[in-house]
Order: sequence, then structure tokens, then C-alpha cells
Amino acid sequence: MTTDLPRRPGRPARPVTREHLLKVAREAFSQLGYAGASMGDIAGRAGIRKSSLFHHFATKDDLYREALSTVVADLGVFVGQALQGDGTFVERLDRSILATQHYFGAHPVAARLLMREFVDGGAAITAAGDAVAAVLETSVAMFEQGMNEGILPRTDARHLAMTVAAVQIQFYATPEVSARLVGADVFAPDVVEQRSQIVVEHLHRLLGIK
Amino acid sequence: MTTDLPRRPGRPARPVTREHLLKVAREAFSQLGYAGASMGDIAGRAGIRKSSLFHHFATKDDLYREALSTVVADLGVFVGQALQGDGTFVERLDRSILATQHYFGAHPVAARLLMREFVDGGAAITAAGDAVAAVLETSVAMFEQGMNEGILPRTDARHLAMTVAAVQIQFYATPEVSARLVGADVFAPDVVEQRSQIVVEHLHRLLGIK
DNA sequence: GTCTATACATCGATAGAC
DNA sequence: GTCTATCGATGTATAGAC
Repeated sequence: MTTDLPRRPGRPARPVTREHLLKVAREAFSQLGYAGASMGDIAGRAGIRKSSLFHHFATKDDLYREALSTVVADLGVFVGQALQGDGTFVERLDRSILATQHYFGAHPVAARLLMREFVDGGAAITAAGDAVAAVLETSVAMFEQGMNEGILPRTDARHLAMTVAAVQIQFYATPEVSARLVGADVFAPDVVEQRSQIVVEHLHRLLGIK
Repeated sequence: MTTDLPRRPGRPARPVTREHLLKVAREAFSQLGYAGASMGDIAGRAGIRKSSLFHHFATKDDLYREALSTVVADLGVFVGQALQGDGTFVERLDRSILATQHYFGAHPVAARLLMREFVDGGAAITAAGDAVAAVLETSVAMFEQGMNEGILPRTDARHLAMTVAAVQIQFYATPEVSARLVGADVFAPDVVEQRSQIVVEHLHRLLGIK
């Protein structure tokens, strides 16, 4: 039976990395929201004291912004890469859909963190808000391109982008509701694969492809 | 120039009604979330003191549950009434879609409050969570009925219900994002009408109608 | 870089006067 | 039914030792 020695100040052999702190912060903010997660809780998850966390991030707002921006950036490059390369319009569209679904499926904190930021109004974030707006604008531009090429029927591309975004994010942003409805763990690999194929099918019908 | 007299105890001529307290509570919880809204803030919005609010609701949790349940109940009867009556499958479907969209458009706090509850995992709520699950199950049953009648092509009705719910709620649950994308106030009557028609169009294509 | 200790505000909730 | 006053816990953030 081991006894917990009282913690003492000093430079530890293996200090926690900034990346690890951001990881646990993403988990906390995703689960509890900005207001619900506390610096003490996040520090505890990382195995350090609250004041040590403040050494790495001057304010809670700073920590939140950086944690959120990593998700937005990750998703941005992931989807960006999928859009690169050759192929038909539909092939590029499908690659971006699957990339998004696989990203959300592989990173359980991501969709919920994004959705919370959207619901909060994105007031706390300007940089990330602009990045999100850029992603949506890319989506709008893509749909307009498809309409101009005659592949997609003409409709309001901006309302369409909002609907498409909703279809892609909701399932993973509210996993308890999704799990209760489909009767399975949302992040199980086979469920992610199934949902990915279904989202492709849903969005094809929604966009009027074929 | 009037001077603010200090508040004094006693029975006021016109005490605030429970309905008014629930209304301002819905606004606060919708804007700030459960963790972000405080009993003091809600009391202040209603023009009373925090301790007076605790006279009406024993705990913050009680207030939240009742505020949320009014939205779930309102939406339930609104959509339920739309589903009643005669008409073809598509006519009943369209009535329920339009009822939902008009409800969200007319009650700016509703969709956001619901989405917050979904993102929070519905852990705080059992009764309302069951009510929401019931609405989704009704949706599933309706789609399966449409498939059995040969009106809808066969697909996974449960995943379909999740997608349909996302399309209906997202636009009004994240109004700042929506407004930025479409460049207009989401709750302006003409925008609500436009979005309603577009959602009907989107869901028709998604469901494979016609 | 981490710790102890603390300052100071706000939170949910209670007690008791009117 | 509303108020003043207060309690105890928790929140963000800071100061200074090691």
C-alpha cells in the first residue's frame, strides 16, 4: 500500500507537454463546454496543479482558443487534402465527405467542440470563426461550381451549404442522442464506416446527383 | 431625475408569474447554456432577487428542467397537430416540416436550447430526454411507413431520422453562423419563410420523394 | 516548470425579517 | 412573495518558494 507523498515545488523530470495540455483541454471543453469546464479540472486531468496550468496559458480564454484552433486547423487540412488532386467533381466531393466523416469518427471531441462553439455564437473566437467561415465559403464555391458545370441542379448554394454542414456534424456532435437512436456506439469503427457511406448517400440525394 | 429607492421586503402588488420566470430562464439557458447561466442573472432579467427566484424553484436544476420541458412539450404538440388530419403521406410530412420550421422561426430560444441539451448529452434530463427520443421514434416510424407504402426508397430509417433532425434544427440553433453564411437575420419573417420552403425541398430530395 | 498559499469574485443555496 | 444578509464551495488569477 503506497502513501501519496505531498507534492513539492521544483522542476520535474518529465514536465507535461503543451500538446498534452491542449489534448485534455479539448476533451474537457468538448464534454463540459467553455463555462462548464474549469482550469482546476483541466489541470487535474493533466496531473498538474491549477497554477501550473496558468504558467502555460495566461487565461482560460487563451487555452480555449488554442484548443479550438487545433481542431479547426486539423479539419481544415484534412478536408483540404481530400479536395486536392484530380478526379471528377463527384469524386472530389465524395473524398471531402469521407475525410470529414472519418475525422469526426476518429476524433470524438472534435464535432462536439465545434458544435458548442457554433451554438455559443462563436463570440469568443474571431480567428477560428473566420476559419470556419472560410470552410463554409469553400463549400459554397464548390456547390456553385457544380451548378455551373451542370452537375448539380440550381438552388441556393448558401442554404445548401448550411444543410450539408448540419448533416455532416450533428451525428458526431451529439453522440448520446445518436447512440440512443441507432442503438450502437457512435465511434465504433464499423459504425463510423456505416455512417460515412450513409452520409455520402444522403448528400448525393440532397445535392441531386445522378 | 428619479432616485432608485432601496428594495424592501414584503408582498408586491404584482409579483412575477411563474410563466415569466420560465420565459427569461429559457432565454438565459439558450444564450449561455446551463453552466453559463446563473440564478442571479436569471433573477435579474426577471426583475427580482436571486433568493426570490429560489422561492419559485428549489434548485437550478429544477428550473432548467421545467424551462426545457416547456419547449419540448410545445414543439411536440405543434408537430403532433400537424401530423393529425387526413391527406397523403407527403402532405402530412410537409405539414410537420413546416410546423417545425415555423416554430423554430417564431421562438428564437427553442432550437438553440434543444441543441444545447443534445450536445450536453441530455444527462441532466430524463423526462425531456425520453420525450425527445419519442419524437425521433415517431419520425422513424413515419419513414418506415413511407417505405412500406412504396413512397420512400428503402434505407436505414434511423440514420435517416438523425439526418432529417439535423437539417431541421441546425439553422436556428446556431443563428450567428447561419446569419453570417446567408447574410441575413435568421429570424426575420421572410427569411423564415424562405428557409421553410428550402427545407421542404431539401428533405424531399433527401427522402427521395418524386 | 511545478508547487503552496492566497486574493477576490461569483456561484448555488439557506435563514429570517416584512 | 420579496427582500437583506450570509454561508460554504468553487471560479479565475496571482505571488513567491523551490
